[in-house]
Amino acid sequence: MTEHRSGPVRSAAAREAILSATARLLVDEGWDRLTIEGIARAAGVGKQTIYRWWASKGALVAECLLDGRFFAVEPAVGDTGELLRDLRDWLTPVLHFLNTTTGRSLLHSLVAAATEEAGVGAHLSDAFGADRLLADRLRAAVATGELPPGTPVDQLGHAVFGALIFEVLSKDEIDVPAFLDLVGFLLGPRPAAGEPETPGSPAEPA
Amino acid sequence: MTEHRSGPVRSAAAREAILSATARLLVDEGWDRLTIEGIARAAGVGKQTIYRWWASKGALVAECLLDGRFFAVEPAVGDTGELLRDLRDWLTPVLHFLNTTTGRSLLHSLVAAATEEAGVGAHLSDAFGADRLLADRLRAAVATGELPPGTPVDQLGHAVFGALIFEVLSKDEIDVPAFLDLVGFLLGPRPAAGEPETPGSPAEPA
Amino acid sequence: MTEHRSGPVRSAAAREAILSATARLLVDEGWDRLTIEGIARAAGVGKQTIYRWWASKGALVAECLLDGRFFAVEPAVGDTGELLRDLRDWLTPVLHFLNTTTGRSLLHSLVAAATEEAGVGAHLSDAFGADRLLADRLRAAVATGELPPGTPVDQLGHAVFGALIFEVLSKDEIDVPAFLDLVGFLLGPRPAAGEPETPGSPAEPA
Amino acid sequence: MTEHRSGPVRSAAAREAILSATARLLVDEGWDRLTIEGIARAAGVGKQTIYRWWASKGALVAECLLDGRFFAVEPAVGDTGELLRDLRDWLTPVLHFLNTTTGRSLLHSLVAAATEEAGVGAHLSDAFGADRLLADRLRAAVATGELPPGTPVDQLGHAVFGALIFEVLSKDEIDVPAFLDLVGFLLGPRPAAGEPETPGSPAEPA
DNA sequence: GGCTAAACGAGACGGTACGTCTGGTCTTCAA
DNA sequence: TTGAAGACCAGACGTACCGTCTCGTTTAGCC
Repeated sequence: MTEHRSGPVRSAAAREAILSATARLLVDEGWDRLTIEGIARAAGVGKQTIYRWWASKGALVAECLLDGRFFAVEPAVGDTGELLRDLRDWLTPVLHFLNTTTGRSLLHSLVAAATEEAGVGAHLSDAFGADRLLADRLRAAVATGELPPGTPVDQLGHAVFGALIFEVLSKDEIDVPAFLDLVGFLLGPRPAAGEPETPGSPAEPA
Repeated sequence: MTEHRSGPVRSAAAREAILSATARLLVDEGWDRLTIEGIARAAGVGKQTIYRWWASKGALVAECLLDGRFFAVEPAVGDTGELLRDLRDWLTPVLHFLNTTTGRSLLHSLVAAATEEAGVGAHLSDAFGADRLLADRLRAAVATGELPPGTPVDQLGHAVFGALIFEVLSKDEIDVPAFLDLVGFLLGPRPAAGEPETPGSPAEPA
Repeated sequence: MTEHRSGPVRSAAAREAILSATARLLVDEGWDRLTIEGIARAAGVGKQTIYRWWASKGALVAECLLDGRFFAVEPAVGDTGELLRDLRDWLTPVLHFLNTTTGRSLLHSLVAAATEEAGVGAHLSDAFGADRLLADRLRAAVATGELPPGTPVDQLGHAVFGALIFEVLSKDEIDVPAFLDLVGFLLGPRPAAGEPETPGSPAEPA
Repeated sequence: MTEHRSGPVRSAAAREAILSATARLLVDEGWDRLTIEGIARAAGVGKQTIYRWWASKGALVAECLLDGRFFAVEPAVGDTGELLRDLRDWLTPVLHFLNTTTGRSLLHSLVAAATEEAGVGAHLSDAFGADRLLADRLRAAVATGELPPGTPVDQLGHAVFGALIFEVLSKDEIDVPAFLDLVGFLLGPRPAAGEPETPGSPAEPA
């Protein structure tokens, strides 16, 4: 049974103006210069209207993220049958975007938001495409045998995205070829570690 | 040629009080509640004394990081000859620490600091031990043939740390066994892709 | 009595609830803490219902004043034939009431309301009783010759009330005997100012 | 021995700017539209600088009052030997000022301030001149015998001022001649009450 | 030992933003 | 059609910090 109440209903126009102002200001100004007052001003809205519906600026950013207001990601990772080639093709433009001022500062802002608001972190990799797109391609690779069965597909996506975040946070610029090499190493084929003759599998002693 | 001038010299007591107050307050209050005024108050110091020597609260945190005021890391990753066992032994207590309230919020705070201050990001993985300790052990593994020659050792360390950061930011709690499995997959032996039919696949797990 | 016709009607209950909440809140909280929202809440009424019928909180207070919702004044000033004695008997309890917290703050509130709303000022002295009761007794005194003919009776009432207001606004407490003495001086008999022999009246030279 | 403290000293420029903005805004906008933010804006000052030194907007107005920032009162009531004539000469321009928009709203504002801040009420009549100037003239009248000995001089000044306040609060406009008549009645000679039959009643007007 | 100058503690200053509260208007729904 | 409920824009409240700028004191070389 739905709760019935008299009175006006939430304004869709205000919601839209607030979220779109939030997304624009986060990109333009960055997380630490993003303020509720600034959003209200830019959206032509009273502050109370924001506080009525969102608990913090982090919650606003999380909702923008879910709405896909930051990235226009490639709809899917291609599938030529060669996993690494497909990943490189998909990752390369992403890495170059993250080497632009806008891209860098957007990622910085989103990570900063994630440190304050659990909801942002929870959806970060998905908004980025890692959860859906990348994991789907990895699953396909498992199906064709390019990756071994039992591969922790979702975790792998997170690891690649985590490495990416760390690269952006810790360096001035992503070294694109080096990053692609890393992905190649992480996901590519690899011999059983130099001691193929050793009877016991070295990775699982007991 | 040193510049000679009269007058008092930088107070070591003030520097120590400031850095130790910074480290304590970051752990206790978190990055966003860490304020210059609060540090000055806690350190019994004038604000100007802070601004004279550090450019921002990020710079303060970066210096604390370099001084190793946050972590007491294991001096080295053990070397039993089995890479994955050594990594697990080293990582397990770290992961459990990051599942405590203190550990979680400390990592959140440091990541937040890194989004604002390049210096923090630059030294984050090193302070954590990933650069020195982990990479050293990986290098040893390359030398003994546990890892193939040409393994991007430093990048691998960053990838593991990046995955860790992402795990903390995006989930309520690190799933320790799953994370150890991921590391096993990332660094462990793996059959050459694209030849799933190869009869004598050396490390086919199932 | 049940309402037995379709369609709502101007609610007398709402009017009563609003005015009684206004009076109670003005006494309890004071003028500056009296808010339309608070009245609506206390009366169980929508804000618009108040704005529909009254222009401001001042108008509400003015109507409460006219309804006599603040004072329960002595019905009349006694008439023993001695004006000053009667005035003292009537004024004394009033002055003591104005020395209580409630009385003080009520007068403060009403004066504050009067500064914002002409209607409050216009009826303040009347609601207090000065216009009707006091002036009636003064008129009687003129009739008996206790006061000279031509005495500005209404103005005198206002002057006494004005002195009272000023006393409350400017001091922590009314000095009751001193105030009664003042009234005695203002209304009592007085010789023609030290020069009884002077033929021309000193007060009106031309 | 004065209290010594290091650090900067209170800014006289800020104090002056704040008080002068307060006085101007109170006159221009009125008490209820006077805001701390508006004062800070007009004075080119941070809000905290106001809150540091004054507890409320009432305290600001009280200090303006003490500084004589509202009235430019006649330095003294004239003394021609005829009390009522002197009072009329002094009061007439004051009454006309209080019949202007500015004068009316200034008095309204000051009375409103007095209802919230004891300090304003305490100095209101003095700033107006009633305490010093009027009382001085009344004292002189007692000395020359124009007023009887024992006349409550200070209280009389307050009564006149109170009547004035009440007149402004309760009417649209002061009736200047009627008010002067009232003052004439309050302070002028008057026959002894209770002896209306006395034949040689010295100052029987009609 | 006096002089000079920097570093220190303290904190006032002009500001920005916070999160809360109220004002007055406008919208929806129930009776 | 009235009235309750309450969302809306607007903006003031008092607080917390920002980064800069005095102050008066303390201390370290140099004459």
